[in-house]
Amino acid sequence: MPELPEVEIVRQSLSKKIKQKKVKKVIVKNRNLRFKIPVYFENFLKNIKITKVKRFSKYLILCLSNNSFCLIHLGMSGTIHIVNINKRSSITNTSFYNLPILPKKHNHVEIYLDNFKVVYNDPRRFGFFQIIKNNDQLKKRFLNLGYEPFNYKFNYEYVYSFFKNKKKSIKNFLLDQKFVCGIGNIYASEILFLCKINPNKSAYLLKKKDCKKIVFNSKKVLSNAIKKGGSTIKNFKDTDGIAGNFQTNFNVYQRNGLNCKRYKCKGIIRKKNISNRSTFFCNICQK
DNA sequence: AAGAGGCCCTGATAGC
DNA sequence: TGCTATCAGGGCCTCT
Repeated sequence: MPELPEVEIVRQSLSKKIKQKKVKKVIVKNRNLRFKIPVYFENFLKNIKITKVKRFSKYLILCLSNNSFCLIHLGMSGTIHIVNINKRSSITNTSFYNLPILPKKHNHVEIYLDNFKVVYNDPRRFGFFQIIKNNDQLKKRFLNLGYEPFNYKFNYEYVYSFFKNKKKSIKNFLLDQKFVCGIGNIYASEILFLCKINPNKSAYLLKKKDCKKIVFNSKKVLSNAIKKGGSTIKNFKDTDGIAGNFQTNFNVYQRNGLNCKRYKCKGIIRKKNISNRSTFFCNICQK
């Protein structure tokens, strides 16, 4: 589910709820996420204030009042829910549509604040929580990540020089977080469609004008997705349970066998595995 | 060094 | 109905 735009939507809705709130209590029901949640986790967060909610790439960063941080990554299937606790201490959802949005299974972490709790749900457990002690450690943690697509340093000069002598496919580079961070498997296909570049093309073959397109369309696809509230393959929702609607805008993702949406293009969208990730592209207009 | 592939894990869906 | 196989948004690690 979560690529940079979805994580940004979660950040925005989470921030409204938990900014400047003090953690009352933390319950970890399952420590076995992507990385094991350390035993000190609950006590570390208790009585601490969450000053701000930031994001870098696909990582949520809870900024804490003692100048430390709590990193959250949603992995493939992680979701965050705000659950109200009323005075009788029974539980209600804040879902706008009043749907039973909090699943019964796989609620691994609960952070209590005021009269509600933040619940982390993750069936596949590829997500994680990490305590980062200070700003230096945070910088270190992200050291092997490339620029975010919105960074002005993610420009065609950077891309063009990065691709010199690299035989790896352009699709794989868009997924390579060391090259650019925040793009995932859905938006990688969408970006290359807009660029009219075949996902299988070796990076070193790309011209400067191709690199310009990649830069431009990466920014464009991700910022559009944020504007539309995130995409959804399988029920992407923000923390109020409101579904994103970017999926109706997909040009290629999961459209294999259908007609290319590009004006006057007679192509058919194909699906192909590139490094074990499904990749979608038009067989005619993406060269 | 670059790049491919395996692996962590559960659930939904398709096919028999 | 119930089985098995395949696939899913990510990222880290190992091997060549």
